[in-house]
Amino acid sequence: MIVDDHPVVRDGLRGMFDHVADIEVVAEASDGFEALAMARRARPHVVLMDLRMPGLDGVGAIRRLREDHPEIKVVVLTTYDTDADVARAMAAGVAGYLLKDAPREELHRAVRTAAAGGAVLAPSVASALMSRPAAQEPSPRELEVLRLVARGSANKEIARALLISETTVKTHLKHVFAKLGVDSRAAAVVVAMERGLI
Amino acid sequence: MIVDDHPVVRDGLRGMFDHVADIEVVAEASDGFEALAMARRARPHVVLMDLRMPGLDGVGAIRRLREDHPEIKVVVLTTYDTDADVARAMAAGVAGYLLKDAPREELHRAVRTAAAGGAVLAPSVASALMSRPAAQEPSPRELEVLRLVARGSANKEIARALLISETTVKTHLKHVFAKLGVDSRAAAVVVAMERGLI
DNA sequence: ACCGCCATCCTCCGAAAGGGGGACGCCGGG
DNA sequence: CCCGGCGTCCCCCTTTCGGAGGATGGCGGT
Repeated sequence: MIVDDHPVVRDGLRGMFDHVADIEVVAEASDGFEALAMARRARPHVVLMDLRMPGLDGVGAIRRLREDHPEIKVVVLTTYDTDADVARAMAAGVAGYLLKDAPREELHRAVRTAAAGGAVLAPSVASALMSRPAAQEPSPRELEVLRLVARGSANKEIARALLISETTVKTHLKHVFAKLGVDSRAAAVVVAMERGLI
Repeated sequence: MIVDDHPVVRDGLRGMFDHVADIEVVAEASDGFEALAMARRARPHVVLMDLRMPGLDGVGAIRRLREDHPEIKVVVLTTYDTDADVARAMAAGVAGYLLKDAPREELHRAVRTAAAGGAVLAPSVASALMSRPAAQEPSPRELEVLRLVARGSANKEIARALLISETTVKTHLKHVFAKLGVDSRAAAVVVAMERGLI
């Protein structure tokens, strides 16, 4: 099954599996909700899923898909390989993570491997997973503060908005800086955006 | 001609024009340089071009393509509709700007319209162009300062790096703030990233 | 010749930011 | 049961920001 909100990509994927004997495209969906409905009916062995979609996004769809049909293998196929995307997808239990610049052979191989119970990772994704043993995720509260920083709020404003003291805001930010490996709010915001945290 | 670095997208596009009588895909390219070479040989009437590509990117390719072959119409087909992308593409002289979530009929119509000398804009792109009469672009020097801010540099460091005085850095930033409609470096960085300026 | 944009420089100053400590209660896992 | 992570709060201190003025020269287009 193919899940992607871009008609172009769906067509391209279907075409890539058109003349492949052992792989059949049994369904298509353009967002997460449609994916859940189609999966119930079509019972695909493998789902190729985009992450960024309107409505229910990829990660949410994967989670619910795996609750309903644990036997279905999900391979993520997306343009991005930001830390947060990868991490959330892995946590949701995917069988693979490929980037959209992958050649058709790699897609074929990935679907077969996933169907056989194996795992597939794009090289850049694999290295991203390796090279962040110390990837400290900010806590929910810290992220809340960071999001307000990204909006240009001063510490005092953040304190008012979150009903905490300005000192606490500073403490949260201090921890955020340490976890993101930066030492200024501007840099913290950049790193957070790059990692898809905000 | 189709220019996109993702094999999936190229296949999807080719498939979409497969059974269309009056449109023929005469060439494909996976980056800007290849696009220039192929255009010279294939002489397409219309080029469907992605913007984000490795090597020579879309805007650069469009500029050079229009120097060499002013008669070729270029339609941008991309996932993003950030201000900077749109503005640079328009400045480079494109005949259209579509997003990748466009249905096939819209693509057909766009290619025909472009071939006939017309212009095509995705709705969201059109509104983006309308709703920014006061969209002040920072000057090159100001962007240079802004990029260093995004890396977490202090004004003093920026001054050293750019061989200017710290007060000048502040002045540049003051102008950047005004142009981006913010009043802190963190917010400035966010806006700049969203607009694709850095 | 003029005007607007850019880049560069300046002073003054209050308000932030950021680094260094330490402290407390809560909760959940080992 | 104790420890670690979390969220909350406090102190002190130095550096940095950012806002408010204004000023100079260069360059390109009209």
